[in-house]
Amino acid sequence: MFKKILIAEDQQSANISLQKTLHDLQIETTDYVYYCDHALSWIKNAKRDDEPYDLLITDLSFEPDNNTQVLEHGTDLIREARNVHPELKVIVFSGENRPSVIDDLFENLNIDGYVRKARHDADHLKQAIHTVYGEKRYQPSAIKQAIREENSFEFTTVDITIVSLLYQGEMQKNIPFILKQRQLKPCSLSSVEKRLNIMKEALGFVKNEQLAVYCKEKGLI
Amino acid sequence: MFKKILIAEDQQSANISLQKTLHDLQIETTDYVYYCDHALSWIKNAKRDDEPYDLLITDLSFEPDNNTQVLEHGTDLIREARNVHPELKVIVFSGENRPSVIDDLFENLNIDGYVRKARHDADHLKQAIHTVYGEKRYQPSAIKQAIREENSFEFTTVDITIVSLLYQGEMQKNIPFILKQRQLKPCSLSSVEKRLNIMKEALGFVKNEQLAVYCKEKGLI
DNA sequence: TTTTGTCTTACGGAAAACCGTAAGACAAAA
DNA sequence: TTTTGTCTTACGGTTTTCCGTAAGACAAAA
Repeated sequence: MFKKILIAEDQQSANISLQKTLHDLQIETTDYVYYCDHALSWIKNAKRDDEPYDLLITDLSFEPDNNTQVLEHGTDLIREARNVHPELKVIVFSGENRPSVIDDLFENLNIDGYVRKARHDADHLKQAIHTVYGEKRYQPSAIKQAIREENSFEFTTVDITIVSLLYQGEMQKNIPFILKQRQLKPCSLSSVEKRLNIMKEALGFVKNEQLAVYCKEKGLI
Repeated sequence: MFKKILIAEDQQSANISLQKTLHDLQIETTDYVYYCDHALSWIKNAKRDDEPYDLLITDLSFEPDNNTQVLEHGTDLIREARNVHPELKVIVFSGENRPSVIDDLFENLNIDGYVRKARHDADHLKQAIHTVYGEKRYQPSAIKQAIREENSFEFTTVDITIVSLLYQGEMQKNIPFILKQRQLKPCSLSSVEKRLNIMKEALGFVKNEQLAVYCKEKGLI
């Protein structure tokens, strides 16, 4: 089993139960920090002293406070940690439940496991640790399903850009110019209109307001 | 100090740390349940057996699962609990950070304390329990401030209705009819336009899409 | 009751968005 | 190279929204 684990979690109560869970698993060394910057320091120092961590368990969102941080988000921490210590296993423990966001962690940050703060999270975390220790990914099947089901509609890059621009306050008729600047392909006003219609049709909406809220909630923009 | 406390929290890890925190406070009896319906049963039974709870600590959102519940939300539980046991103290322990929503709990459900799942939540919970035991409310000052600061703009009932209708897919030009049906006062098309302009102006927006997302995120609609 | 100021409504022109159709571009197949 | 089908773009008319102005309603003060 893992010998040395680092917990990065700013929420005190979550941190407490993480400690208890790892204690149950009889992990030799479990260190815990409340800030991303601290986590990175500990990882660096452990590596330097030739006693590297086996596993990092981290949250995604860290609340800003007086203690200003360089690394503001769990994803930043993961990226930097992998820089200094590529073999480090990473399990994300977060309340995030937007499939697109979670999927992104596996695809782009290559995390080893994801445990959502939810009903049986403590049990799931134990399972995740065992699974990752066995060199496998712990990716709840529900996520893959959810991506297929919920994201029944496949947003293209242009789609996301269009909705983002609307959300940023751009007028629809100006969007073609911006798309051309960014060298995105279907960029005529007609195409913008068409894409907006297709998106709304697919999701059962009639107004752009609904589309914007939907995309914001899904973490697409 | 409180003798008998009930915890209603579906998230296993949060439940674990709540138990530990109450254990630190040497509470005689702490029961914990994972569903609202169970919580209400326990409260009823305790009352019937003349051993009522002193304090309920509850989350707001409970994840639906196979185990279908009558009470789906913490607010439902609080309402029902107060019905059968009016003197019961209630502390809400949740991740909710929208001031308008939290304020609503104090105003309309008359809760005794609110502790947000955040950096020092375990410590804050202990403070909250002590404060509520002393017959005072535990309402983080930050909330009141935030309401004043963030909600720099005061939304009227009509404002909220207008944005809600847009979000529901109503065309702007049809909104006057609906406002008249609901007997809301400024209900002409001109007024709808004017209110939308005022809201956007106040919040630095130019498009309705931005306004809809803002109101959705703030929990206003 | 009259006056005054504010809020609401009505109206009309301009801008933007919507929607259908046709023309054009482009790539794959013949 | 030609053909075919699909995707993109251009265009024009209609609807909706936007925005300024003026008229009307209403309540408080004179």
